[in-house]
Amino acid sequence: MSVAGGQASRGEGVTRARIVEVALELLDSDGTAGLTMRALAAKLGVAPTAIYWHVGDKAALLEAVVDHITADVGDVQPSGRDAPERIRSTARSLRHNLLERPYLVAVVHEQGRTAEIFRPARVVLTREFSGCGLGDRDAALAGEAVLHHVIGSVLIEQQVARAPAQRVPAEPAVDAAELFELTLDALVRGLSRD
Amino acid sequence: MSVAGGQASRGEGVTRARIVEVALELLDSDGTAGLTMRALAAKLGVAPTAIYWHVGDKAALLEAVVDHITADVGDVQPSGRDAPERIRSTARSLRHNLLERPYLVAVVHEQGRTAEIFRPARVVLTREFSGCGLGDRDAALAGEAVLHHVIGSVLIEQQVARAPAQRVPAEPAVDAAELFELTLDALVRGLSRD
DNA sequence: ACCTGAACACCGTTCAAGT
DNA sequence: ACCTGAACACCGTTCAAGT
Repeated sequence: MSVAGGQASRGEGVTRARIVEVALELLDSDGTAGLTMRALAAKLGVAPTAIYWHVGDKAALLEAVVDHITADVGDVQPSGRDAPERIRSTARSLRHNLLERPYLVAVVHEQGRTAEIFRPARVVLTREFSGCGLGDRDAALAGEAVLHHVIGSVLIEQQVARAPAQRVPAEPAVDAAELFELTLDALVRGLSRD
Repeated sequence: MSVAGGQASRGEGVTRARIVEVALELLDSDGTAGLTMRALAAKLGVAPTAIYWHVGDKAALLEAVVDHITADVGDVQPSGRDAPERIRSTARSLRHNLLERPYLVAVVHEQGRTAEIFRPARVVLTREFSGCGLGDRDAALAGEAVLHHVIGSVLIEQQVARAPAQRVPAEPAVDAAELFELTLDALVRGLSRD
């Protein structure tokens, strides 16, 4: 919108950083299916092939996009005075970060980089479980379990949201947030007493 | 392969049932990306457009495929003498059913029909938690929590498997089955004591 | 009733060619 | 160094036309 109120923001140095930025805008507005090389090029005011020069093919594009986001998501500050509460708060803010970016989970998942992106959170969780008196290996397993709970919850919640037209009235419909808390609590209690 | 050793099995009544059957073969051999209207038609020995006459567009095709599978997956027989063990065995066989069909979770997930397909299992789990002394609502929540654990685990496990070339050596790599059992146990213990 | 062929509007990607 | 245009091999889908 830097030029003539149109979709295209023309020339003026189409850098790699700018491409990634516009790709994120496209993901935000049109979702995962809306991010095509052609649509991206159009929004940049450039021929589709120009993107190939700057970032490479679509796999490389998605890689760059995921790289760009990784920092924001990994950034979790645990709060609370005892370990269980710090674990729960970490899980909550992680969930929050993920739900804030509906496309993130899908893209990262498709890219097969889920494990990698949660490394900082994994370290935090493992440390807290160690503080509960678990051995190194048990603490690592417990941390992974909580992480999986977060990721699984978000994957399922977003999938339910995306359902085009739920064919079945879908039961009394359990509240996602409530279920998340309940499971988280049961999990932390069950894992720390070991 | 009913004719001339080729890919195409020609004519002889291309029925709706046959189309779904071949679609499943295609999913098994080539995965989700391999199931295209054109590839399916080729394997049936027919023009792509013929499929539209029998089952409609691709969304309808996927719907038919999911319908066809639903029964097999929902079919879980809980075993064990106490409720916690029956819950765990249900979760295990569900996980087993899902891992057996790598494409299933992805397709069902894309279709937004995860909740629907697990209805029978949900009923079983809720009943068992009721047997543990939980009230109706708590039992339903607990059942859903276990279900989510199963689905989330499989989603993550398959995603890890699909990773094209893990960019990071990926930690000591926790064993998926072990993590599944550990979490399941902690979850059931945490949920039934409530 | 059942199927084909041609056509349309999309994809991602390569590569020679321009400046 | 940076970008375009034309081209290729794919998609899903529609629709008139054939038998």
